[in-house]
Amino acid sequence: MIVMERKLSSATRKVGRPLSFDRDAALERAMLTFWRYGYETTSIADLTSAMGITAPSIYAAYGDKKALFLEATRLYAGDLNTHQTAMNSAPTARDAAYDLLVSAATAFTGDTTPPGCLLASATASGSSASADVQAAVADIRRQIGNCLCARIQRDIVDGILPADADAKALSQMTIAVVQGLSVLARDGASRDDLLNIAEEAMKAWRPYT
Amino acid sequence: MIVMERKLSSATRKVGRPLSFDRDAALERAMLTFWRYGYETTSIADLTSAMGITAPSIYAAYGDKKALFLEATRLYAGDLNTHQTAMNSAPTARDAAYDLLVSAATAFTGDTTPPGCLLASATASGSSASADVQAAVADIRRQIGNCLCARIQRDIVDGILPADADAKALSQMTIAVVQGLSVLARDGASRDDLLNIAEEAMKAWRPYT
DNA sequence: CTAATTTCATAGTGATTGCTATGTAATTGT
DNA sequence: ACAATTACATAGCAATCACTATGAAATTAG
Repeated sequence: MIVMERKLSSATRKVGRPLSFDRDAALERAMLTFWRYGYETTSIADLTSAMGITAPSIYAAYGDKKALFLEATRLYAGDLNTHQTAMNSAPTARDAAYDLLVSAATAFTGDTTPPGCLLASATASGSSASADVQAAVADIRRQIGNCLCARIQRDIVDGILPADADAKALSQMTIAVVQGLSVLARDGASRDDLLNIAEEAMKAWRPYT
Repeated sequence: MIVMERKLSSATRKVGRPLSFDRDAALERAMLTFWRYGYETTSIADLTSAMGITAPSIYAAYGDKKALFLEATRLYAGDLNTHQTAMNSAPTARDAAYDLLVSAATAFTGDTTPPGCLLASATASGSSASADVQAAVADIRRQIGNCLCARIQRDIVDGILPADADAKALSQMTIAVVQGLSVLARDGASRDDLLNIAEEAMKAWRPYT
């Protein structure tokens, strides 16, 4: 008799030896390791020591290195809808951009996390063997930029921003500053440095205030 | 009798079998390879095929992988004095920043070179084994930023910029945009996209014009 | 209890990493 | 011609890479 395969979540698994580690906590350790050292330049040995589990456990629980990284990336970036609603619930596109810059400056200089942005640094370069991973991360960056671009376009339609405002350039400029904040954070810039840079970048919005 | 060791340039070398390849041309090939694939994620095998010479030739001519990369980085970045005089000979700090952004947007989207900036991407992340290389590249970034910062400070002293202008934040913001342009270029943005972003970023200088 | 299932730790796999030992080829100095 | 010097190509070094085969351990179902 053919039985439908049932995908069981780890919480409802009933038979067999139970997992000896916290899957989510180990994933967070992996994320922090990729965040600090990058995707290709983090070895499985780095991950086993950071996650506290052996290589076969990693492969059984997450697939392979690529799948683990992509899952860690999802944990880092969060749901796209969250960003979308955050930007759409801001009073103006300008406020949304400011919030993005401030939260980036803050997140990139956390004292319990590596400096900079995982999405900006972990796959900034890599061999052609990881071109798909680089493209996946680039897509997340693009989606966030498109969110901001759409928000700006809405403000143009609503008359909050002038009709000749360049939504694409304005959103991309903001994203560019975010990426740059990551580089500066990795180079040792302080949170105040980054916040001052954000303030300076927001002056580009002055004609629209 | 003790004889002083004489460092001979490749042009004045007289004895022994001559080099069978163009050292400078091979270095440029190495630079382009590091530019595209990054420092740690470029293998010696990648370099031998790109440079057209065997591994022992690389090690004899350039030292090791680290020394080759640093030499390629020097070839890419050029002399710091060149940047310094360029910024100091610009009419204003604002012009210097604009020139920097435009030349970055252009250089990051060359059709005979990899997209983006070698200094921004090649060591954006890496294992702790290459921490010194990452620091060396970060230093070059810092020096260019300091050049611009000094140029801004000069304009403040000269009264071209107001006394309350934040030279550090303004220069760092500009550098951040340059780094961001590299990321966007790597993500496939066109030269026009990047130039529009540069225009948008320059609006932050509007109160100073 | 036994059988079935799942995870565990140990110990590897072949491939690739950066790098080099070795002997030969090509040039200059005498 | 011959020694000295330098670069060449071949081949291979130990270490690490991502990944896995294997069998024992831990759990549930019946």
